[in-house]
Amino acid sequence: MSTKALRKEEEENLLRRADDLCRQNNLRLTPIRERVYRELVQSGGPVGAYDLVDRLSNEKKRLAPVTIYRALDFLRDAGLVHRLATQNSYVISHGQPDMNAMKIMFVDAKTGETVEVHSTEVAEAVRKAAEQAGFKSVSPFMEVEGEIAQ
Amino acid sequence: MSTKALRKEEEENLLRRADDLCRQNNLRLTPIRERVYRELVQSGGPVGAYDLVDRLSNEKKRLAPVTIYRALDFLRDAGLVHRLATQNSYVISHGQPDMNAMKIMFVDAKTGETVEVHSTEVAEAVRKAAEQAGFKSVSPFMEVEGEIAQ
DNA sequence: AATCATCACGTAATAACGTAATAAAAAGCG
DNA sequence: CGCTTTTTATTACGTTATTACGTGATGATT
Repeated sequence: MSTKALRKEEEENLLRRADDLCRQNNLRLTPIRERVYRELVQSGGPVGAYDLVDRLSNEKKRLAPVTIYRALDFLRDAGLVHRLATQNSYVISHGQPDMNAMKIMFVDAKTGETVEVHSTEVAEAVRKAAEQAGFKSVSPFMEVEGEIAQ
Repeated sequence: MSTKALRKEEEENLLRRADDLCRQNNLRLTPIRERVYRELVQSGGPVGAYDLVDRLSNEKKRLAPVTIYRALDFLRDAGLVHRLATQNSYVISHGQPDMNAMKIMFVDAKTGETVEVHSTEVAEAVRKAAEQAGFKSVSPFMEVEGEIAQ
């Protein structure tokens, strides 16, 4: 089986999982939202909001930025997509929702390439630090810039 | 001694430390750069770049955004200031440069208030995760959103 | 069915954030 | 001093994100 077919399969898996997750939580994965999610899945990496505007527009119809931002907000709330604040871009979030793990997005400072890793160890250490800081809860997402080992 | 006086003293300490650090590394803490740093110190929290433009401008002279950004770039390179990507804002970085500790900026999701904590434990856990991700080095700064206790 | 509330989306305008290009001034250095 | 490098000023422009307002769809309640 080709890698392309594998990727295609992976794609469908993600879409199906997203669909299930929404169904289970009474969230509406509307056509626009699904198209945005699918585009992010297919891209395989971070994509800017205005890139999404371009990619999901055609000659007949041009989407407005706010339409994309609304879809992204929904997907972020659902935990399906993560915003890379340092890059002004958006990327799908892999992984089953493991409440005890920190989802770390490592971002290559040069290329913007990302790798997602889940770590309960980091989660635990951060929780401890948060307590010191007087924080009672922390986001399960974080973003760390670094240098990829080519 | 009043808390105000204490804060004033703390302010002067930070300024002096910044000055020393620049002197030791042959960096030039020019008037603009110092004014930007001082403004961040006095604010006691994160400030946006355009806020700084306003605060450091007066009737006679209005600074251009690019002036502020350059000063901020300098201060960030010097390790004196940290950019909060999630907030599009900038905040002074406390603390002696401990190479083995991760500098974590906890950001209150509601108010934007920040607390900085250094943790070697988090640093170690993140390094381990980075290795898994195929990253050979990571930034000593990170930003975590959360909810402040109280 | 009629009413009401909520949500999703369209459209337009604009705010907020950041950078490029160019020139002038200031600082370091032989 | 004269030369090079760094820093700053000014203007314009590019990118990212939000606000405001209207409309239609959906769904629950009476």
